[in-house]
Amino acid sequence: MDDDPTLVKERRAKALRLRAEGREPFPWAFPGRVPTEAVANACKSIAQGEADPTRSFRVAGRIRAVRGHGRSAFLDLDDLSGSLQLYARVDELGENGLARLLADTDPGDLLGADGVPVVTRRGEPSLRVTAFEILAKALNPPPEKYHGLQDPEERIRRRYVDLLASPESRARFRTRSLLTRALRRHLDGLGFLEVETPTLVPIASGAAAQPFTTRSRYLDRELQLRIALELPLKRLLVGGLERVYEVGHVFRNEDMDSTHAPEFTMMELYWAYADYTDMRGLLEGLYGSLALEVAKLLPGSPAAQEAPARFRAPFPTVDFVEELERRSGIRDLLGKSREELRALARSAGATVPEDSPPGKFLDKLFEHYVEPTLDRPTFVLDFPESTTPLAKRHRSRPGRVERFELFARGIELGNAYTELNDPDEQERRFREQLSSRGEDHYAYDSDFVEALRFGMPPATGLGIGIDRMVMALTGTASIKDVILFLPTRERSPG
RNA sequence: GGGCCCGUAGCUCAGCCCGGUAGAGCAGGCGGCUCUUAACCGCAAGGUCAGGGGUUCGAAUCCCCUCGGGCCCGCCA
Repeated sequence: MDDDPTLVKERRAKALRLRAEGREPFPWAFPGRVPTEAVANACKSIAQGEADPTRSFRVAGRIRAVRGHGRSAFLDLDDLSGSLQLYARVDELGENGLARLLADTDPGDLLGADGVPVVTRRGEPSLRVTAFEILAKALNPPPEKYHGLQDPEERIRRRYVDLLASPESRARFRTRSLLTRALRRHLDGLGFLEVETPTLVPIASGAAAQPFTTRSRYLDRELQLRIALELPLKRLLVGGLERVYEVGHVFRNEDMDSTHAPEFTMMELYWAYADYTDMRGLLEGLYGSLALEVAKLLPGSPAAQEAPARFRAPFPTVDFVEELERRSGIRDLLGKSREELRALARSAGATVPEDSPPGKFLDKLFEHYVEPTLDRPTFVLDFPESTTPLAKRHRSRPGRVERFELFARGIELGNAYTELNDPDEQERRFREQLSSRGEDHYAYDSDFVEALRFGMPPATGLGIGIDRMVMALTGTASIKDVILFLPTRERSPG
């Protein structure tokens, strides 16, 4: 092969030698194997320096380190449940067996072993090996055992190497998976129906973002990848499904950074006959239960320590306008002209196109003055109408819409509206969006307006970026550390 | 888009300011060691210094371009 000329060759030669000797380097199965955790548990009732020869265990995993001692050897074996020390001696394996173990295996190989639980004189729970079998020979050497894979680029391009070298990375992605499962369980328990709606759509709408485009040969038309889940789910409310949610990927053809990925996971939920106040209660319950889940999944971690306390309901609320006025010292925000708002936004460091709608400047001011101050989970209520074209106007506060966002640690953890269900109003707002200049707009989805004409029940809707939710609950700084595989540029030559 | 930083052995890093022909640890090879845990001791091996161009007697090192990546700012949800 044209990759590493020495290490890979040596390892491949070992595999071929094993096969020549009648021992398959890539066998088919290893039945009866238990997690290494089971051995560690069995060791809890064994005194230091003692063994329990009445019990025997079969484990399998990846060799992380080998410490040979001539007539004995210690190996560290990793599996998903943790890590276990194997203690191999000539007494059990014979001269030949031990020599073979040391000669045939390398760090990175998958190894199966039978043995009895033993706690070493130094107190390490171990398995004293009576038999072993190579389960898959690793031709490529693993990263350095102590530092692991440090290069952030390599960790993304070859996530499997990051995972196999880093128990922390495995734990983080396992936590993500189980948190998503807990979220589903919570919503299912409230009577919501999980649905799947199309990824390929004629017009990507429901948010303001650049879509990816593709093409159907059969339909002979351009299709786009969805940028939001909102409009199909609301059609389902029209259809009478009443309580629905979807967890799925959305695609936005924009820049990548530590909080934005081109393909990410969104959860959107729609609830008929309820409003955004009901939704606040749902969200408090949801995050409360997810925080308890984190405490179970990452015991001993800083995230587990603080999550349950941070996310204890009720979460405080602030009013968008009052809080912005309080933090910025600006008075009578809603009475300001667009030009005045633009000047204020500019003095706060934002450079927004001059012809932006006034809501754009209010958003920027809020981001600058308020968001960084929202550390513990806080609901921001009743956004100015101009910031939010698609929410229902407030039932009693002129100039406001019924919308809240939930923030914690400066990260947005949820965005909810009392949904607009007046078809004529919806049509008017789509048209206003199309005529606004300079900005991304919501694409006009005429079939959606048509759907609303059949009558959508009053309803509240919620969107949560699952990736950011996992970041906030686990204390992870970059979105790239909670997404398994990301698109990358082509590798540089050499 | 602007600024700063990084790319050296499979992996983790030093060397770069101040130019003299590449260095350590881990992993791998050989030898030793029956309680180690980043095991230890000895010997030998391992390199397109991201790629290209320039300056120079001589470039990993200085200059320019390109590629890939990171952080900050801007833009974007």
